[in-house]
Amino acid sequence: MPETIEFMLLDSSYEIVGKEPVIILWGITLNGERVVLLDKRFRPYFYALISPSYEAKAEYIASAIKRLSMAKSPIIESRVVDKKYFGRPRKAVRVTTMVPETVREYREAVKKIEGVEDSLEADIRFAMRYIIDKKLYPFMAYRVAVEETEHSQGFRVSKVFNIVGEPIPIADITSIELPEMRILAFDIEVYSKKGSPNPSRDPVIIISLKDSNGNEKLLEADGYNDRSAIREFVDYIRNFDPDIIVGYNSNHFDWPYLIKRARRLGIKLDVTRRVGAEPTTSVYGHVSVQGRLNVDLYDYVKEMHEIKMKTLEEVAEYLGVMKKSERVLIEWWRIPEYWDDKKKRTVLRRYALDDVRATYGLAEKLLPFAIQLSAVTGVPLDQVGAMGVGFRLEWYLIRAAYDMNELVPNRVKRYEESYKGAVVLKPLKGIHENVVVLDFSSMYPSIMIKYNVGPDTIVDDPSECEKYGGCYVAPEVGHRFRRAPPGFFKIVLENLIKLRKQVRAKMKELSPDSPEYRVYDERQKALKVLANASYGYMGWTHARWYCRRCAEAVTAWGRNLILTAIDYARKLGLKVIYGDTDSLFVAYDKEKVKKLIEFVEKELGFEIKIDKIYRRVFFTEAKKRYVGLLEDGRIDIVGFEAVRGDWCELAKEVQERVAEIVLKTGDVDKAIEYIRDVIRKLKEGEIPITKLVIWKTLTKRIEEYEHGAPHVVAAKRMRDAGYEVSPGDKIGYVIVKGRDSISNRAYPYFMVEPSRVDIEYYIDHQIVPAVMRILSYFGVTERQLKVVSAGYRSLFDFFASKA
DNA sequence: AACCAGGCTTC
DNA sequence: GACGTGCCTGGTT
Repeated sequence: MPETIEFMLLDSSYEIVGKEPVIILWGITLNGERVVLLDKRFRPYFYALISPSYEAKAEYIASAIKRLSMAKSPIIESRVVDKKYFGRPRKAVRVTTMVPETVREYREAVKKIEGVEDSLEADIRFAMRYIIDKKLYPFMAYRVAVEETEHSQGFRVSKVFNIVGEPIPIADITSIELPEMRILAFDIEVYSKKGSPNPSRDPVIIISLKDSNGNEKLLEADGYNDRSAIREFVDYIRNFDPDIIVGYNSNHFDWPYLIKRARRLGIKLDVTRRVGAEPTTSVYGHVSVQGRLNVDLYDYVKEMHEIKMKTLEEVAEYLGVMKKSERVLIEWWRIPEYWDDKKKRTVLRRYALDDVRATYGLAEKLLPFAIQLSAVTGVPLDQVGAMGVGFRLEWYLIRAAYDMNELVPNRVKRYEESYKGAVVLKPLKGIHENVVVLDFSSMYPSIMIKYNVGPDTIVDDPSECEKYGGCYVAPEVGHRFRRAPPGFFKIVLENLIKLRKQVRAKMKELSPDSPEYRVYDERQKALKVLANASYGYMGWTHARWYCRRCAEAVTAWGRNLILTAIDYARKLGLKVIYGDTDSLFVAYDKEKVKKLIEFVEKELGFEIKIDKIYRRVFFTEAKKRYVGLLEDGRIDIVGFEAVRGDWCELAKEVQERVAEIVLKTGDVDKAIEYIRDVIRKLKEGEIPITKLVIWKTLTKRIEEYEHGAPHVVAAKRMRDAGYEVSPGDKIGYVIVKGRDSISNRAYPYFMVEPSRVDIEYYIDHQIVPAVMRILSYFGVTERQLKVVSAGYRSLFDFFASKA
């Protein structure tokens, strides 16, 4: 019997039943039931674009296409339709068939027919095609006529329905009470004495879990046998039945490891909502757990440029989830030691628990944004994080194109063609006091809108400009864009901005601590991210709407803009310290800065605003590297070794400390003294070898390397010693004493006696370069660091004496 | 000195 | 599973 249900969409997939495709929508009804909705009526299709000169023969071409029909997947329909392509009216044939996989075959055959310029939209995956065409978005609620089926059909949900009507949206995301979702965070610890863990050898010793019901659990291996732990993991998921599973780097570590480990042990990783389906690595490198949304939080952290160190503990600290000082920390290569010693196991347990708590905490911080990103782009939550920014925008554009009756261009192979980018000023080196950082808001999108930039608005023949009421001409490069009518990107961008304004207007009516406010805030951020991706997208060779000249024009206008602003700033008498792309560092003179902002807004027609103020900021001669002291006393390190993972712990620690001493106290002597003390300790063997290990990832097989970089040589040594080494493994090495090249003196850290370590190497190639990056500016020489002698007084005195 | 290749998260 | 890039290092020529 037909009935009507209201549900929130989680995900879509499809299966072939008999010979027919069935769309599967995974959802939660508004009263909290997990359901599957099947649509057996939808069919895959694509378009054959007719060459302009063959438009009169369109019907004939449609029948020719129909004759290609194969029995295994017949062509159900071949119909001439009016579409647009890059803004121009075009005729196309819409070709509908039965089996999604055969679309690819038909695409090739159709392309060969005379009068067919190209096959289009044949590579849009069937499950996505359905939600695009039906205008369905994840985390939105719909009402639809359905019929309940009698059997579960192997779906682990409370009810399975056949869709018989058309889903219609029932409400805006925040105006109704959406069902609550069950969330599970998990993390695994692996026992690996020999470099990177290897699933065919190393057991999973702890699986830590935390769920949205407040349960926390540690599943432990029985000694070195992880069979029961993995089985209990499967049981936990099946019992708790999460809608969302989160982890940290889980798409690239935890899940692949568990999948391989389970296979090795002959255990079925039966954790999905589809009987018989196990988790698999799928598009965009995400791990698909059918019926559940598997989210790797690291995907979102990666994109947060303000966070330099992306380790779980650093990120948790930065986001206020968990303080490093209040949790257990164990260097991961020491995990075996904590497992082998039963007394230390308690500490390891606590570490595993802290990790999963931190992961769950991150989910609370990051999921609201991820959910909005999914809701705005229409891409299911498990994929949207794993895909790059370019793909997210592209799915948004595909939906926009569908609404505008525009055909989606194909992704085509192109050769890389680079173009000139942004302006980066050479910094004024040294310490500057009271510096304001000004940022253009959404500089590139603003340029694209203002000058109507896009692949469909670019004008090749200058004489055509008059047809469009003139053209905007980009400086330096001379590319022309019609003034009117607005193109695809301008329409999409203006719409994104309009939507964002609406969201922000709604926020003004709400209390900042209401849940709705949070939802809107994340939504406006998602809209902003998409707008900001539009320029980079046009310059991306794999983009469907690729337009190199467009990207080139945008950066040319950008350079022009910032250079004009700098010019004006200097005319005002403002000291310009540094500038990069859309940001300007100037000595903070309130009145003059106000005038500069007014000039940019009134005369240039762009928005610029104060981003931050540094009490002190230090530059070397290098671009994109600086250390700043913020007004609240925090130190901002950008670009330096201290924030890179491929330097030894000691070098990073020392550089950070030196930066802090110099900025906070200005006392170079103190910094020198500190370094000398570190060098002394190093020479006297007081520094543990673990602080000297340099970690680098092997990105390909050892044989594929042309030159033996140190980590490659170390990896080779590991392999020779019988350890399995494969791409993706992190190699930890130290340099030992000797006359040979550095590479040839690189050994896996665990194969080296501390006495063999080449202390001189660490002084000359790690500590000294790291600190000299900062101290050479103050006239400090390498020798001063290594030799005991009288130092300077304060560096402020030092400059005073120079002046 | 000029150039190239490789890295930049997770246990 | 990658919008772009820059910048550094170690190694080779």
